[in-house]
Amino acid sequence: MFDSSAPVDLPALTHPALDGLNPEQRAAAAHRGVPLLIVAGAGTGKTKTLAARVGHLVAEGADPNRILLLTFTRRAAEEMLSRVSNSATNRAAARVWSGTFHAIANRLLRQYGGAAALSPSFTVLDQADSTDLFGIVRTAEGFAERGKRFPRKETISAIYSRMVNSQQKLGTVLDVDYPWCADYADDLRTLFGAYTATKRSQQVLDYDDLLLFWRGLTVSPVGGAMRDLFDHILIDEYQDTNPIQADIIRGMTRPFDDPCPTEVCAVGDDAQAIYGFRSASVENMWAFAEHFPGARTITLEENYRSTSPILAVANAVLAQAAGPSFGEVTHFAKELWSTRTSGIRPRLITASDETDQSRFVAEAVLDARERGIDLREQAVLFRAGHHSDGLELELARRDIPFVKYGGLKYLEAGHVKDLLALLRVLENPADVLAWHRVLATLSGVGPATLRRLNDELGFGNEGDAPVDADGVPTTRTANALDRFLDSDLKLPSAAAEQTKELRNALGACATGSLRPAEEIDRLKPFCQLIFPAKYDNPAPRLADLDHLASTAGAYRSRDRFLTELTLDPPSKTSEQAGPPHLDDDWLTLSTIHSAKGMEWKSVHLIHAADGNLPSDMAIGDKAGLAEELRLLYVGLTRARDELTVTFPLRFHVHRQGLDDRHVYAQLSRFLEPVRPLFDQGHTGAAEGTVDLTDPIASVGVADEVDAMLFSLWD
DNA sequence: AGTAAAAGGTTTTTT
DNA sequence: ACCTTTTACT
Repeated sequence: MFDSSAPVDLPALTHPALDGLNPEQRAAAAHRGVPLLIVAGAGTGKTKTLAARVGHLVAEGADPNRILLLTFTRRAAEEMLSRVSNSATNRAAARVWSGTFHAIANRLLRQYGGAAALSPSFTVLDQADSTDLFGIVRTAEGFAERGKRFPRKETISAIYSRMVNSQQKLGTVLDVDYPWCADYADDLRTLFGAYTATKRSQQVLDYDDLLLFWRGLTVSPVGGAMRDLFDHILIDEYQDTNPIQADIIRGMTRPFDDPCPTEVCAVGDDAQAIYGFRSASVENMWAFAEHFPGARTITLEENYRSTSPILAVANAVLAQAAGPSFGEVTHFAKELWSTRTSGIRPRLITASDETDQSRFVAEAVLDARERGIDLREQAVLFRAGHHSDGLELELARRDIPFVKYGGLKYLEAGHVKDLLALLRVLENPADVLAWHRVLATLSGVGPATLRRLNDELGFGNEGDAPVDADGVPTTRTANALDRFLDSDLKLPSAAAEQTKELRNALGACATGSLRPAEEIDRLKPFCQLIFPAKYDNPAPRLADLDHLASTAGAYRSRDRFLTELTLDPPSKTSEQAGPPHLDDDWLTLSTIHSAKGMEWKSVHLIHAADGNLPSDMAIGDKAGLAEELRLLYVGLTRARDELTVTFPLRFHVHRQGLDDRHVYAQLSRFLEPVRPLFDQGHTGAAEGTVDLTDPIASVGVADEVDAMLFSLWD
């Protein structure tokens, strides 16, 4: 550890790119030389500072092509760069390499992946694809009749990903996080092996592979070339990076004793670390000075966002972290303060039940609007995606427009995946996963037929797929589309009409003369044919396809469209009433996770009941509880002027339909000690609370990655 | 043998 | 709402 309270010299820096920054922000933006860690509390102008730093670098003559800006979402990168271009350095910002770790990995691997025997045309599996692949592999391996229920494919995928990202042994992950699956350790080992083999033979990478291969390449013969790409690396939300990402940063950095070292600047707030479930590790931030010797730290503590009554609540909540119930929560002591001393006190509202809560929030939202706070300046935040279900109904009833972030996205809906599978088959006829999805939707096609078709299309499992010198799969699988169109395939007679339509549509699209949006239109009749049999509510699902076509309208090439969609999926949930027009006013509904980095004038935090926040799934261990505490902190600090926290005394556990049980709840344990800082009230019937460096051979990287993976489950 | 329909279960948060 | 297993039907 290092001393974060070391005095920081703050030279009187003047430069147009630094206008409007306070002394600490200015020092951070203008700092040169040794690695820099900016500890930036909530609302302390982190985005502004990072943007100013990029602007200042460019203004001082840095080549924007040689700056790498890693952010948590692409939206964050865009916002930052747009702020740069508003200042003196206008256009240069567009040439900065910016994006998420995964998107940058995708870009670098297409260029340097040859050193890992990776074809430049590899495809990326998103979370859902990877889960589907586990499903396919599982049936192929034939796990059944085991007395107990075999874990769901989502669970298998989650176990795998946790194991890889945290770099822990399978046994450890099972013991700690998935004790109810411990009986299946051997079967899981088999599955993981088959899963990896399938990915490799198909030239396909999952999200985790993108990071693993990037890291692998940094220690391969092309590592030096990759380290030479950038003079500056800036990383946002450093507290939410995982160990592999930390390795990547180190691997991409020319050390400080190099004649021309890479300048590293990481920004983060350990009080806002909320992605532990994804194996993010705050320790990256805590160990920054060990990973980057000589590092300097600058702390930003002046909050420009919230009024002090709101900050008082947030600080008091976070202060509980010192108590005995938690593990270590934060290392970097900071106390946010604000000059916005006036302002109304936050409200804490007890609602008698969920319906009451929804009604109250809807009215509070309308009331705020009457006081001049537009809907777009308000947000409703909650722990889990389904916590807004009731409220959504209430809002719809009152014609209050809203957009929901987080929760289930429309890309994850079955019917959208159906259509994307069709596009993927066209784009890459060797994409077995997409073929599976397409063929399985035909009536009369079950597991057995699927297996037969799989072989007949050339995806048989004898030996590895033949590859050419560049590692590209050769003819045998590449012409699966031709084989399908040639109609010498025997398909069930029940699917005769569907098959005919499918052949026509794919044939028309395969000519390559259509744009992505037109292809979607051409494929729609086929969907009309299969949706009624597959889904209970085909009409709205078909309507979604038009929505997708309009999204695709922005793209000229199918390839670009598909890649963008997997690496940077739209975060909005499909909205029933159609997307609001840009000039309309709408309310934001969001999970706290998805609200990270954002702010609103008025924030309504709902379902602040114990069991929901903290989630009763996280109550087991100290680390989990600490993360829930930080999550509440993140939620509270999104508010600028007004904060309303509500919780229902009674809510339904609508896990499974049958018994419509309701459960009595208490206020979140994190808020109970802080009650006096709120103006308290209750709705209708509620009264009080109820008790209750050696270069390795070129193919080595893939082998190395595989060997590492195997070591985790052997 | 193989598919479809019906019954029985289901641990948040997301790049 | 969706997935897995079981049962019934062709």
